[in-house]
Amino acid sequence: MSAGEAPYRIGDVAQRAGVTTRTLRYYQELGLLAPAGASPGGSRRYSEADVVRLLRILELRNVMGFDLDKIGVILNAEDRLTALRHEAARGISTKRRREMLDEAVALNHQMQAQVQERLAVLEAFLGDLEEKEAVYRERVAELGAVKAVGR
Amino acid sequence: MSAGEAPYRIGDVAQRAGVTTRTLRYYQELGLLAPAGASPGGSRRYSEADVVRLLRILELRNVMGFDLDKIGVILNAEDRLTALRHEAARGISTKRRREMLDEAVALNHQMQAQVQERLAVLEAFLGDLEEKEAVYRERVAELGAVKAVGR
DNA sequence: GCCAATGTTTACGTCAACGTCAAGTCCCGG
DNA sequence: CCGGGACTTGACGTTGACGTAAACATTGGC
Repeated sequence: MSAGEAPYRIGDVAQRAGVTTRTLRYYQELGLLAPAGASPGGSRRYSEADVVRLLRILELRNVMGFDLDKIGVILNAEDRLTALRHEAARGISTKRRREMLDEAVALNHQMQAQVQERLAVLEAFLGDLEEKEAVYRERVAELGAVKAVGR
Repeated sequence: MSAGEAPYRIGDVAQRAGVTTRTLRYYQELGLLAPAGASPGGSRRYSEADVVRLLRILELRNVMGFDLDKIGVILNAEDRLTALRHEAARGISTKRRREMLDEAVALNHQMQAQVQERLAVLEAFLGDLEEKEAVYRERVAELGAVKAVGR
């Protein structure tokens, strides 16, 4: 793992991600994001991977509108999958491995479906907006015509 | 306006939209959705247009994640535009009309940009999901291979 | 005209996701 | 080694979007 580097202070991480330090502490409290390390005195020190994880959380929150509990479930599932691949996963049967993978695939499909649905609705919404814009432009044109006549 | 028909009771509207009656009263309190009419005794009676408006509100809330204040701003702008087109808009100068239309177009563009951004992020997200799915499937295949060897 | 279902207003409760002190501790450039 | 800024752990406050309960009024089918 290239010697657990965790150089970033909470304030810097917060600023980079566009949130406050309170948010980071809150996410830690919920078990969503624990800093990879600490300073000698006990201050939080975040790794690059932590930052990536944070951005992931914010993406799920902002783009998908998931609540933090659901985000926790998703991240936990992925974490277990990652752990499964690396060391310390010897005592796990092939059957159990398959179960976990199947579970992950199911969750993945569920999310894909939700994203697809959202995409469809958003595209329809965009269509509405464009239609309305056209109407507005036409009305502006009418105004111009009237003005031209009135001149 | 084809004789203001407002036949729907609050409970029916709520059920159709998948919300509670409390939500409808709350939206009225915020000035988002006032029923088109009332029964002799004072019960709310909603029109078909009201239902459409409600669905619009819910779409903006669920799909775009806007808060109810912002939704109010959007709906108000549209309402003023609609009013502008119909009767009782005589005392409004061409200049003012043009201003309002320009404002509406600006708001429209703003929202289009937001939707575009959301679409882009969602598509990227979907790509990630598909990629992960492929990885999962590969790992399942590896498991199968191991199992075949182990047999 | 009755009465169960549905509606009305008023008001307090709740829950997530933080915001905001307070009172102390840590970090690090000069 | 020292001082101002950043960080720590509590703890309580806030805000949006409703939920819920009480006490009473309306509605509409029989």
